[in-house]
Amino acid sequence: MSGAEAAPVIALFGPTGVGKTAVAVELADLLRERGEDPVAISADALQVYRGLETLTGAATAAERSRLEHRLIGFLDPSETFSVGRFMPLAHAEIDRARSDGRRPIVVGGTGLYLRAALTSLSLAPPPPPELRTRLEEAVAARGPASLHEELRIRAPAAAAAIEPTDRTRIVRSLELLELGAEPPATGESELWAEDTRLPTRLFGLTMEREALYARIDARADAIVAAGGAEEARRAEDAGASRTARAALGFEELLRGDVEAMRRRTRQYARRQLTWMRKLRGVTLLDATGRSPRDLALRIAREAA
RNA sequence: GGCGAGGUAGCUCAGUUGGUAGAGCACACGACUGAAAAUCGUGGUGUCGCCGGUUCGAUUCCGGCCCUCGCCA
Repeated sequence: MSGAEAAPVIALFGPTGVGKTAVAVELADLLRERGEDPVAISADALQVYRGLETLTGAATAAERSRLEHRLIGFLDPSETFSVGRFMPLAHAEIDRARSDGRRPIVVGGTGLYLRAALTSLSLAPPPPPELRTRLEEAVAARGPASLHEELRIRAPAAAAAIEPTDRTRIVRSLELLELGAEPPATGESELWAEDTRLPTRLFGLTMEREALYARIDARADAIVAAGGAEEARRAEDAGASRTARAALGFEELLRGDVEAMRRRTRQYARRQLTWMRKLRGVTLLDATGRSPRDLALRIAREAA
């Protein structure tokens, strides 16, 4: 459309604890100084939940007063969420920002959601609840290997791409077969394509491992101090969905195990870094010992 | 001090009828299409408490010592 004149979308990816939000907020100040009107659009699978903002480390009220954040805290924890629900919302937010003459800053944590926000993934049909339940019961009763064998007979290519132990993907593939759709096979992924839906400048924040872990540990303590456990308790009592319960620290804080929360957060951060290394067209910035302002200056300069 | 149990990977432990050892977790790396903060794959990272003896060879057998835990003094 008017892509020729519109400034590129800025995307900011990085592991938990690296300080993405702080950088986004500083970046917003810099962009405003030069006459732009930025909005942050979150690409995060858990910060969508209302009432779990502390636990999930969503932008605080103070941060949000300095930079408007979209797709944060809008969903009741009793609802399940998915990339399929996220993608259209993200695209709509990005498009609306642009048509309003605003600069979208996509800030994320969840690798798959970031890709969904920036590209158009051709997603297969959603899971019908009863079918999903039936397949899950089958895995529980017969074991994943047995269903994997069934998948191998019905769709060899799809089975070859999935480990016989990977319950989640076995269920999903069988589900798609039942729906008459093609389950994903190896090598057909558009996940890692370099092209984006709109012109985009992608930045990835990295940090030396030791420093990152120290920040993650401090972050866990801060979340506990700010009432993260109480948030989990309340959501639990109100009937938290399976996807909401997946939040780092949700189960752990319900049983008072902060160390387990720290550990799981570190493991997640590593997976995010693995994802980031594979991301194409990303400009990596080492945030070790650098202030959010410093990083934001660098990004603002490159994302003109 | 006596008796008993035990010292093996970062942690909890298994094991070797004598041929220098392996599980879970942690950790490192990777995969990833409607659960993705999910799910899964690969990798052992080690003076087998210390010193000596027997032996071709000792983490394993023998002796001594040190440490931990328990019971009794």
